[in-house]
Amino acid sequence: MKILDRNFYMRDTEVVARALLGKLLVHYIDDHMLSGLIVETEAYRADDDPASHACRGKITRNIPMFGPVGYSYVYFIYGNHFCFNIVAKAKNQPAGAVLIRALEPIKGIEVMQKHRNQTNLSNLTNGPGKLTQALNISKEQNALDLTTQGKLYVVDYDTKSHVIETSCRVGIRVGTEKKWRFYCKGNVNVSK
DNA sequence: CACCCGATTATCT
DNA sequence: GATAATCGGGTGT
Repeated sequence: MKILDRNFYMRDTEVVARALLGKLLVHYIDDHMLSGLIVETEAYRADDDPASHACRGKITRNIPMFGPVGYSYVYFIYGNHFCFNIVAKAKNQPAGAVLIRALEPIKGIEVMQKHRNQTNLSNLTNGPGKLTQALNISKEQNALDLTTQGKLYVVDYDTKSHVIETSCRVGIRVGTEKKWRFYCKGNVNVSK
């Protein structure tokens, strides 16, 4: 299994969002490996995307979106939850990131159940706020390089093939017409 | 199952 | 003062 390199993320954001489906997100907590298959993503671009945090330029929060690809972008939302993104954009783009919206739990399931206070496997990582809670990802994991062998990275994980479905992004008020949400058809961990 | 709403804080108007 | 890339618990059908 190979860690995804910088070049993987250096393509149009929506292309990377699609390509991340079926890859494995890994986070080590106290020697426990927590991992999940990425089964749902959304692309957020730069000033051409009104729904993106980057659409009105650089501010303190979104600095990672304007930085090098392959880094994490974690932000706090609704006063309750963290959302985990991976910076991805073509070379000529100023900003962009892929929101990881759902995982299929693979390793460290008991630890994830503890973090979530929830035993139902299909309710562990089936949403952007749920998966960060399950993998214990918060502000401390913001702006980390995911292309090196640290505690947080993404690896190629060639298992069963999947059919990719496309739809409009959810939970936004503007830019709703762009079909930049991607998910593995039929997977029970895809958010509703 | 469907809707409705409160939590709780960074950011925007 | 309002809103947000969300979630879980409540009520009603």
